[in-house]
Amino acid sequence: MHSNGAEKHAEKPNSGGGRRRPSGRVTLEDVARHAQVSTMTVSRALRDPSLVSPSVRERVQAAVAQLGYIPNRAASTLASARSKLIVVLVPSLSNAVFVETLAGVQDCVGPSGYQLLIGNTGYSPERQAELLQAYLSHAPDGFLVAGIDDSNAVRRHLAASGVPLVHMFDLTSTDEWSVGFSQRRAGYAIGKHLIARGARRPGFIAAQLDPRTMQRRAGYRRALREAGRDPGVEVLTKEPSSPALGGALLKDLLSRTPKCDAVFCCNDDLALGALFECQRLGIAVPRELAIVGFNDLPFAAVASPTITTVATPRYAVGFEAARMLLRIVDGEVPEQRRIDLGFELVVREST
Amino acid sequence: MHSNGAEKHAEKPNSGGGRRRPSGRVTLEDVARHAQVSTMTVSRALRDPSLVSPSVRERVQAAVAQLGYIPNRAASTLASARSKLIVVLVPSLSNAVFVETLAGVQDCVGPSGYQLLIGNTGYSPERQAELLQAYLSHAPDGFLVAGIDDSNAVRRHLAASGVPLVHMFDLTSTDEWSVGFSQRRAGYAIGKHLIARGARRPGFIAAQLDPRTMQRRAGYRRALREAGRDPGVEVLTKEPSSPALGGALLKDLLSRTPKCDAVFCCNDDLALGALFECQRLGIAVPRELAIVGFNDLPFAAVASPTITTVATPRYAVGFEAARMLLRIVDGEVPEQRRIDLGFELVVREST
DNA sequence: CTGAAAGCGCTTACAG
DNA sequence: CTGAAAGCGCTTACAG
Repeated sequence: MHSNGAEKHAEKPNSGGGRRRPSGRVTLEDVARHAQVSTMTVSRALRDPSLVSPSVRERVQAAVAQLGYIPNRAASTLASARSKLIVVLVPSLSNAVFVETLAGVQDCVGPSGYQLLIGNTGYSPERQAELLQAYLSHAPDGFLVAGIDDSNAVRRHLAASGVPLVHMFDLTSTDEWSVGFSQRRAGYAIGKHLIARGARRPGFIAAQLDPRTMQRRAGYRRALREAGRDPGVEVLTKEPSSPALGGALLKDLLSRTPKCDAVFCCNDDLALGALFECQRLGIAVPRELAIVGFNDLPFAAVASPTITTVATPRYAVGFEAARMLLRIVDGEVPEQRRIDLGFELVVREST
Repeated sequence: MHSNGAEKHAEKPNSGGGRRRPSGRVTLEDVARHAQVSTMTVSRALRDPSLVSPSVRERVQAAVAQLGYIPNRAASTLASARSKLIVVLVPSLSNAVFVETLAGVQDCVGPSGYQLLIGNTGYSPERQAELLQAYLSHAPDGFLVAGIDDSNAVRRHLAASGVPLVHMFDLTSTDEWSVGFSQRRAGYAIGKHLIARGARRPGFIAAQLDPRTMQRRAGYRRALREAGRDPGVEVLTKEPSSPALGGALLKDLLSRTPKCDAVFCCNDDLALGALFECQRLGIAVPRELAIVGFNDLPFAAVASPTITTVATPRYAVGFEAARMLLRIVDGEVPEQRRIDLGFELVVREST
């Protein structure tokens, strides 16, 4: 058998004789010629086989297989004004939370043939705005964004482009689409829990200080306030989270308030580091110090002691947000503009 | 000021009167009319400003800003046969190793304006083949793939497409491009280390069992063999890695060989779970049992005890592989076909 | 069920 | 430094 290239040249008489720009690719036209039908018919047979007769269908499929035809998305995007591309913006990929969210998105859109363009904003609103802008050139069918952007300029741009957008994690006002849960209530639940467990001097450590973290903190503080406690000592830093940082922040916290008997770590990575630091310092958890994390990452359930935390529906957030977006893209109008997926306080040995 | 849409309609006299397919988008033509030049000139001014006169440059920039012009990548891809898209295939995103590799790739290609299409193969060669095939329709300028695919059918497809591919992590034969390090030698280094530390009955636990894991194992076994030891007890499972699994595998290992005094966990997640399991079982690490992990994930340096492991150059693998690919795309021919970035055994408290 | 024409929004290849 | 023509490989909108 000849190579495809040779075969093609033999069959394509360089029609017209004008200046061509041969790409070397097998095109719809090659398939059409091979199957003895028009390009339109091949296009139909490929997009929706029920649109053509069985015999044509077979011939086209055979030609596609034999020539090794691969459709050119750029061409179909240009002609149809539909890219089958969905842009997903997340603040970080090192954070397992967003990776699972992406998995949810992927699992939802995969079957429909959509592909994902993943952007990492690095928790920066400016970067988020830049990325939204940049990705517009791909003519995506929709945007899925974790973390609200405050820039109105970008919003106007997006609105003008007409590309729909669904927010993930943040529950927005009802004039926008969003899927998430209440960070504030989750923080509140943790505060209540610590108090119920008898914590007298709870502390709070947090990193990154993104809006979601600050909402958790607000809920947590409200719980303390309602119980008649003051906010207690807090150690905050804008640095990115890591187990190492968790250990450092805990040490800092203890140096400021040695009688601290409980600590809410704004996420599980910090909690893991705090736990190891306690082991190193010989502090008994939870007897001397209770530890709470956030997210319920895989290690939380098997640490020693196991870590009390809040299980967040991150996979579901991605899946449901994608489902909502797909419906909007298809012209439907979802019943709810905001979907609250809730959360679950998982009480374990560390409190 | 009018909306862009209104302005556009006023300026565009629907030339020809033929059937148009108005997309509502601002196009190069709109910018050209606004700046009083041809579309070609606008195209040049945008791609390489030095190609046009200063005054034209300014007018074009002003028009772009005023109309909010966003180039259509589908159109430029189709016309230029260059997509500025690079496909990256990784086995998993839940594995921090590959996320850091992606970060390296991103940091390398970002400045050149390339965008990434990220595919998750889930450690499946079949899925990898499917994805390579599927992504070909985006006419990517290059492929970056972690994990070798054995399917020849796909290789032929790729070769026929002419899209260059660089392997990451696996150092391939010299007729292909690759950037990575020797998993085998890394495993060997661990074996030697455990023996040097006086381990008498070392065990091995592993999950996923991807090719890289098996190469580490092979190197590890060679070290034992050279020291005159038998391979010792091994507990292997195809399940995906997790800290929970690490604990379970360790228990399994100890039940089979209670006198085991060291364990090589094929990655840090497993090692973390094993460490916690030891704490739970009251086994002193390293006195009663030495633990070695692999990858040097962030928690390894702060665990209690800190975990001995092998630091892998995953970020650099992504960065250098991307750099190699970019050069190939630009028609250059890198001096080396395979780049070995090495690894580092990091000895800590757990051994 | 099938097809000829026109167009999507850019860039290449020429020409001046 | 600038531009008119043609083309990239598909799909839309008609027509039969």
